Amino acid sequence: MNDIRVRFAPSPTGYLHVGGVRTALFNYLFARHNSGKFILRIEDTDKERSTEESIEQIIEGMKWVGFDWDEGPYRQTERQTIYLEHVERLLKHGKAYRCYCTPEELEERRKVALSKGEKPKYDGRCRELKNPPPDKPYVVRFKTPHDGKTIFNDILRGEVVFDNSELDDLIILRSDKTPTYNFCVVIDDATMNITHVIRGDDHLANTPRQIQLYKGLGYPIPQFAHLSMILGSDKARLSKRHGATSILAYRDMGYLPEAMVNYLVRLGWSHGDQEIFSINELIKYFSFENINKSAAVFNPEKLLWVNSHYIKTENPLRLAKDLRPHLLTEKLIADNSSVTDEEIAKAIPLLQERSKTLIEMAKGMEFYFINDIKYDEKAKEKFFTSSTKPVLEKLIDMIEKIEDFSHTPIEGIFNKLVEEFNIKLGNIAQPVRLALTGKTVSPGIFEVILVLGKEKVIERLKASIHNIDRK
RNA sequence: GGCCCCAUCGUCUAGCGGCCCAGGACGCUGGCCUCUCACGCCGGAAACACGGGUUCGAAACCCGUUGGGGCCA
Repeated sequence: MNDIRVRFAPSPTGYLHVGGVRTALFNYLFARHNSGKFILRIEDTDKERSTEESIEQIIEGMKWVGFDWDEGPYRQTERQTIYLEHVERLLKHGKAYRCYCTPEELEERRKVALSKGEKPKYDGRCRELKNPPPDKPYVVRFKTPHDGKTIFNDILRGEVVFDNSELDDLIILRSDKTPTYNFCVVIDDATMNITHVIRGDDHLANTPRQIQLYKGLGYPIPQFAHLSMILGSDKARLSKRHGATSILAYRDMGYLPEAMVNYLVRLGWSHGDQEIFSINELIKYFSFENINKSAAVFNPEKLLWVNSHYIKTENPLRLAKDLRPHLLTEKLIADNSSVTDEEIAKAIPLLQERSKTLIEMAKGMEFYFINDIKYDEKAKEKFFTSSTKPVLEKLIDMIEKIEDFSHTPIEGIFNKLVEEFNIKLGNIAQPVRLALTGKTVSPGIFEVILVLGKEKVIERLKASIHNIDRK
């Protein structure tokens, strides 16, 4: 069973869509689960809409989510001669023919058919043409059988039956000598020995005509598995108006790749009640039997929860690497050389429990990177008062004298102050928090003190007293 | 419009004929914890689209209806 070969074949007409990533994921998991090969193929036959930039984005996205491919990326534009050879072969064997009907004529006949309430399909009038006109432009059509049924066994949906009378003679080569989509897909999958075509539901209706092509060409027909689509909150196909759909946009919004993968896999696939899966677990457990046939609505709240889970559980040094670009965009570090991963990682544990995205984490770490603390105005009024001044002064005094600058002794100091001034811990923690971070919201105050270090803490506490004096 | 696919809480799902007056997760919500914000913990509301069959028994099987999605132009 080691000859399983699957592929992910996006067209480079835009960014890599989350729906595409999910399709890629299922292909990837199936390949890895079965020790098969996962192939990346760029379907750039549509030269008008395909861009190099898009190809780069797709590759960047695939690398980010970690779907390493075994072959490719192949490009259709590099395979033109293969397609043309196949067109010739079909022509030679009488399985395809030249059609000289002009687009205008076809459009006219379409309208007539529609007005009569008939199906607007090609009538096949060039199919048995005896005397082809010499200099007229033509397209090449594949001779599709008109009677009988095309039946295939979809791995997910079971037996799917199409009446061949629904099919018309598919154009495989345009008048400008470019091959068409359905034709290229079949040639590619056949010549790349793809054994399982795992793709979106939107290709289900293309499958019978593709099967006819396989048959006409004499290639073995692969297994098909059609995945349901991802929908937006209004149950319409997920698109830009539902929010971000580019996988790299999620990276830039502070999501972790493992969170994206974990969220996406649960859109349609399950393993009992388990919600969190490592990639190795996914590979181990993956099976088509546990894939849901119905379409799934993309739910950003749940994605956020999955992301927060991974932020809580990943190790700080790993997070530091992914956090760095966000620290740069938040302008908390000047450049990549100004601070090491280890230094970043030191402050990360304080934010892991309270950040749902890396952007939130970066923002929450501002006090750690910025020395010029700007106090929240409202909080300043409330907490920097004449009555807190003596408490802060005493705190400075005690911290200066401390020998063991660690959690327990520091907490001990606060407890002493609580007793001595007969106040609640909150009455002292909040002014200190404001002095050290400029905000009323921050990680635990003892953790903040520890991560800043004795020197900075004293410095900031003294600055806060000056601020009180200036009032 | 024709053809194809799909249908369990708001959302993602478990369920593969009796364990289900339906379980988990997100979200929502009541409480606890608490130096702020979070985390965490305990509890709650919330679904088998509808109608027919099949069966001793149906969320599960079959048919239809409705609804949603896709493809073809």
